[in-house]
Order: sequence, then C-alpha cells, then structure tokens
Amino acid sequence: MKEYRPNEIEKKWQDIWDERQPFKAVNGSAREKYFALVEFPYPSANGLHVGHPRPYTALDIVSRKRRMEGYNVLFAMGWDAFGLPTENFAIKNKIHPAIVTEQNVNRFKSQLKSIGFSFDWSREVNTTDPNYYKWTQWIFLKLFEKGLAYKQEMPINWCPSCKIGLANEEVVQGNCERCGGEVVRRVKNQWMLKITEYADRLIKDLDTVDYIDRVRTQQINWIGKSEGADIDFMISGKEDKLRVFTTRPDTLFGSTYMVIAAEHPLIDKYKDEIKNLQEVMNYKEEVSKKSDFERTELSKEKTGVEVKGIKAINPANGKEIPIWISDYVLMTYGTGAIMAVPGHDTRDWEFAKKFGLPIVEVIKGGNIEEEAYTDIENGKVVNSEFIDGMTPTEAKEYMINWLEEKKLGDRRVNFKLRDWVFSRQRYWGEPIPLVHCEKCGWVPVPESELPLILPNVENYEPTDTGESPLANIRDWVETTCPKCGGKAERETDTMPQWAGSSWYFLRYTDPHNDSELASQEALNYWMPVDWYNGGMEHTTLHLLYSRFWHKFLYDIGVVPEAEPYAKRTSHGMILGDNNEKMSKSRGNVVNPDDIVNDYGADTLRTYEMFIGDFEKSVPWSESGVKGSRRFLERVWKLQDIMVKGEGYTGELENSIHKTIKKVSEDYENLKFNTGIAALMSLLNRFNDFGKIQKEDLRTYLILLNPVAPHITEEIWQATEMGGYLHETTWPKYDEGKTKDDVIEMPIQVNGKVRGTLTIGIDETQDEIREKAKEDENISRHLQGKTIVKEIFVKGKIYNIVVK
RNA sequence: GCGGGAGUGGCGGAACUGGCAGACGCGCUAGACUUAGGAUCUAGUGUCAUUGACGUGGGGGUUCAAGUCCUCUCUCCCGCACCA
Repeated sequence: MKEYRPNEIEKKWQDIWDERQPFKAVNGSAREKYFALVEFPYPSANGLHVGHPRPYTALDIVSRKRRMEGYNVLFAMGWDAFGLPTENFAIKNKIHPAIVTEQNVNRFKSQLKSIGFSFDWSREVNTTDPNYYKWTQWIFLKLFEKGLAYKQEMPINWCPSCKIGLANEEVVQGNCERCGGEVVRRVKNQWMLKITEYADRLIKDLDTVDYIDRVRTQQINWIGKSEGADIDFMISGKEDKLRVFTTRPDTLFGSTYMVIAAEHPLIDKYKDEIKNLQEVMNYKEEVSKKSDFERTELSKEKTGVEVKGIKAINPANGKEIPIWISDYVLMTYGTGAIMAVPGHDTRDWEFAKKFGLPIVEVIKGGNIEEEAYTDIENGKVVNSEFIDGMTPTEAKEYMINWLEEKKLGDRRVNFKLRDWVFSRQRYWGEPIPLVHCEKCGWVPVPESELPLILPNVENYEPTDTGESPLANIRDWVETTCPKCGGKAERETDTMPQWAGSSWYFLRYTDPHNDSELASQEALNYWMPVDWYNGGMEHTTLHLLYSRFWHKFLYDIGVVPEAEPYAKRTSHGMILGDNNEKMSKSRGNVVNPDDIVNDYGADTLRTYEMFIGDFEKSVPWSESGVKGSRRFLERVWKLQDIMVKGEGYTGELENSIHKTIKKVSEDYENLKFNTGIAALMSLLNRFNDFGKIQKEDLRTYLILLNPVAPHITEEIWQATEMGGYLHETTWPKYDEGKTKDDVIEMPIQVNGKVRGTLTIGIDETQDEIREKAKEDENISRHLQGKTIVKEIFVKGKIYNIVVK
C-alpha cells in the first residue's frame, strides 16, 4: 500500500471534480431540490483565515450528504465585494478598487478551491459586477416607487480636521481614526428605507420559519415591539402640547417631571422664553458629540439641565411639572420626549435622585426609597384617584381607554427598530439610480438605463464638503431629467454594503439571467433557502435587512415566498491559540493555506469540524490539527486489514448500524464533533477486532466522505469499490441492530453508584433486586438497613433507598 | 447600559426528556519497536485518599437522584444600527 500523501490525492480529486462537475445544480430538474446557503465572504486583502472554512465545511457536509440522498443540491459561492476596507486600501496604494477586488477574489477563490468545497462554481456571483448590481439598483428603484425610500436629515460622524464623514468603525472613542482629532455629529440629508413598515411582519413571520432560538429572540428584541400610549402634556400657559410615548400609562399620576431629547424642536420654538438658554445650548452642544450608544449607558452618571421658563401640565392630576433635557432621551425613539416616573423607572429614579426631583409612589409593592419599583406583574396602584386598587396591567388598559376618551392621547405600538440609513458618502458602492430635477424632484433613472455604472474617478477620498467622491465628476453628475428633459443632477451617494448582500441568494438560482433578477421558474423551484448558516454577528443587520427586502419582493410579486430562509443556524468563531479573536494586530492569525500544505485539506476540514461545539467559539490548536491528521492516517491504513467476505462482518454489524444512525443524525444537528467522534470510535473498534470486510469499509468511507472527501474517494478507488464515491447513495441502518440486548445497569444505594450489573434488556425489577443483593459491594451497603423506597427506570438505573 | 450567549480534568470538548460526569481527541506518564524519534504500537491518566470521599464559576434550594430544574451572584464572549 502507498503512503498517504494528501497533497497529491487532493489535487487529483479536485481536478476530477472540475472535469466531471458532480456538484452542478440543475435548474428544471424533476428531482427534489435542496438549497444550502453560507454567507458569502467579503474578499479582504488578507485572504482567507481559518474561521471562514468552519461554516463552509459544515454546509458542505450537509450538501454532500444530501446529494447522496438523491437531492438536486444548490450550494454556491460569491463575493460581497463592495466596502470600506477595499476603498481604503485603494486610496492608500493608489490602485483602483475594482482591481483590488479582482485580486482579492482570485486569491479567495483559489484558497476555497484548495479546501475542496462542493460549490457549483458556475453560479458564482459578485456584488460589484454591473450585471449583478443592475438588479440591486432595480430593487432600490422598486422600493422608491412604492414609497419605501425617502430622504431625511440624519447625523453622520464628521471629522472637522480631515473634513470627511467617517463610518462608526473609524471613530475610536470619539476620535478620528486617521488624525486622532475629535469627531462631531453633523446632519446630512440621507436616503432611508422604511424597514419599520415591516416591523410587525418581521416578528410575526418568525413563527413560520425554523431559526435557532437565540437568533429568533435577538431579532424580536432588536425590533423591540412595545405597546403603550402616546400622551399629550399641555405646555403651561400655552395652547401647545408636548407628546410623549410611554409603555406605562398606569403610572401617569406618578409623573413628576418630563425629559426631552437635546434635539427636541420644543427648545428652538420657545428659545425666547427659556431663561437659561445659554446653559441649555451648551448642554446640547455636549450631547451632539456622543453616539446614541454612549448616551444611553446606564452606568454613567446622569447628566441634564432644567429648561427654565417653560413647564408642562400632568394631564391626570393637572399638576405643573418641570421640563428637563438629558442625553438619555433619544430623538430617534418614540416622540423624543418622556414623562418621567421616578418611582417606577430605573433611569428616571437615578435622574431624580441626582437632581433632587420628587419621587411619588403610585404602585405599591416595592420600596421606592431604595430603588425604582418596575414590576408590572405584581403590585397595586395607589395615589392615582380613579385607578387606585387596580393591578398595573388593568390600570394600563384602563388608562389607555381613558386617554382616548378624553382625547388626551392614543394607544400606540412602538418599535425600537429604526429605518435603515441607506446612503454612504463613499465611492466603492452601487450608485443610487436617481436624479434630482428642480422641477420634478427626485426622478428614477429609467430601468432601461440600468445598470447605472459606477464611473471612474481620480481620487476616491470623500470630498471636503462631505459629499461622495462622485460629486466631483461634474460631467457624470450633470444630466437631464428623464421626466421633463430639463437640467438635473445625479444622486452622488452610494449604497451601503448591505444592499448587495440582501438578495444574493436569489441570484444563485439563475445567475446569468439578463432580463430578470432571476426567472420565476428558477425561484419557484429553488426558493426558499432550505438551510442558511451564518455568524451571530449578522443576526440583527444582514439577516433582518435581507428578510425585509425579500418580503418587499414578495409583496410586489417577484419572489414566491414571504420568507427567504426556512432554517437558520449559527456557528461560533474560531479564536487564536491564545483564546483571543484572530487579528493581524494580535499576530494570532492562522492561514488555511499553511494547514492545507502541511497536513492536507481533509485534515483541515476534519479538524475544524472536530474542534468543538460548532455553535460555540473555540481556540485554534495546532496539536489538535495533528490529531486529526493521525486519525486520517489510521483511516488510510484500514486498507491493510481488509479481508475477503460478503456483507458486514457479523461481530461489527451492530456497531456499524449504530454509527450510521449516530453520524446521520449528528450531521443534521450541527453535532459534527460527536459525529466524527463516533467515526473514531468505530475505527478503534475495527482495529481492536483486527480485520474488516469490504462492505464494512465501504459504509465507513461513505460516512466519512462529507467531512474528508478526498481521502475517502482515493481509498474507494484503491479498494475497487466501483464507480465514484460521490455517486453512491447514503447508507441505511436497521433500527433493531442499533439496540443492545444486554446492558450495564448502574445500581445505586441512596443515590450513590455501588456497582453495575450486566442485565438483559427485559429483566424485571425483582430479578435485578435479587442480583443486586448477591453483588458483594452492593449488598455491603444494604447490610443491616431497611429498604424504604426503590426507584427503577427501565434500561437506565436502579436506585435503592435504605435507612 | 440594553439585547443575546457561555462557564465541566492540564487543554478542546461529551453527557438523550433530571438517571454511572469526563465519550472522542490533544497533552502527559510508562513500556515496545528503532541507529534515531517531534514516527508508530501497547497500557495508564479528574482530584485526594488504602475498598472511600470530593468534584461541572460561586452561594442557597427542590429531588431517591442535579452539569441539567428554581433562586441569588461572579466572570467572560458577541451585537448595538456607517466594519462586514
């Protein structure tokens, strides 16, 4: 027998796969389909790192298994290639981002190929390809047409010294990453997408799909539906109202002051009557430097300023209460103003304590001297006139009706979810296909003119006015209005990277279609995605954005299903061997090329699946890699112990059936680590027994094939199993042969194991009790005691309780 | 801070629905083979302790029985909307 040389055999099989195309997905097939999806990567200049292959291998295993089960499988790959790092790299190195992208894609592709994934490469997509982004732009125009895209003043991070807008990531603790100067927030008119219009459906339809719990709950909480009321507080002495949103109208009588966001229009409106306007404006200036995230941090000391000169009236009891501004109230949530109930809200309580504002108890049940009592399930309403004695939940409902009746407010459902800021003042993104005409306003570029090609520029740096680099290309910007033919200017902002990644899986179904984003037949056949695996970090943005777009496409009749993904799972991150996140700066990045060269792709794949719980993050370990290589060496040597014989070896038969069952189930349930462990155990069993027959090996190779496709194909061929392993069918097991007739049952005395008995599966409790009494060790613990209770769980345990 | 998740030997992890904690692998120890060993094979390996006790981040509880359930608590990781 030859030595195991992974580099040779892996190249050999990859060439055979390229030649024979066994992983090609077929459109219009009569076979049942299976659409497996992994998140397509951002092709960075650093190349692949060992974190990438983890999810890819997992769904490659599922895809390979499905093909052997007879499915027509769609498993493809592409490139999410627009984005900031490429642009920054291009600026720094004076290379066009398209060239940088091409280089990176080539590198990624050859790396992925060397690992032997069964992607259908004929369906490769690239978000920066005009034939692709034509349809990204098309979807945007449909959103615009349906009124789901609108312009709004939104803050951006602005570096006054570099004179450019910065991404959040480029702001490090309030300072510019480039020059270190202080970053301020500056408003800019930006394109927004109304994802909030879909908020309710994005929650509700989670019931129709199979997402792992943590993804589901994180999405629900991110959307953050809360039910309550909008309440109007009169401004004292004016015919003007201040509207607040609250989830606790039951505590209205306990509202002793109000807080409005620093940006609230009320301040501007009454600036002549505010006695401490300078102080208020100074505070507003301070707040404008902070992000929402910093502003709402509870741990920090509360800050705020009273707006002197104007007061509000609590509509429940007519009392006059002060108005404050504070950074913990955000203009982006609710109405930008709150009624503060310090007795029953933690942040209000802290604020009131700090500034000496009155705290009134309106729900009995806690000690409001010590802390806010926020329980809505328990307690009784007090000090609240007509709702005294109710439970908070009853009072909430009563108050909402009361407010509506008195025209003091309305029932209101609010979402934490905010609309999607869709504009970027950047070069390397899809141009937004709209032109602005003095007469006609915003007019879409006609569909026939799509794709609107991203023009070449000399300089990719954003302009010092905060516009995108495209704004400098005057002959591109200046155009005519498609509607009236008059002078018009193009939108110069580009789309965020999320745009292209919100629908890429649809393109996989029909990647070369130039008249539709994908044909109806292709979408009807392939959608929805049967299994989508990706990182937890994409749960609230990418996953939600793509569900939103898909629902929109469903509403306009482009896609056949309301939900894009039938099933969503998530993998853990691979950390460096020092247990920290892999990063260039930490110097702990492992390149998969090195592992493939030194140990082989099959070893890399096996190790990544065996490394630990697929759903948890795990540190990389080079010695663990060696262990996986050793395992494959031992698999290779199975050829040495093969003997003549028909069917399974009798003594090994039950173990084989059990392993088929275990491995088949584990591959379906993200339990790749225990699946491989079962294969290792069976290997040990084979070696202990000393000889195996052809059929034993045959089944073994099929079970291992999805994890280690090259070595198994090679052994398959070397042992003349016939045909190709990738063309064979997945083995079946006989349930009866997975069960043992005789088991080792632990016998406990007072809950402690005092011995194990070998018993037949059908033996009765009485029989086992007698056996237990005969056992030396067990009987010693029963000696001189009386049996007070016996617990017998058939096939599991027997516990004798004595006194 | 808010939202989500995780803590089990020296290390990665396993444990179905509450039923023998530590499968499988790494590492380590001893032995065999070998000119050699960072190769391979064999045996052992939770801790302490002479037949037993202790042991799943920590405290309390429920139960015949708890890694698993309840309660309080500590630590770490992910996300927070312009990184993808």
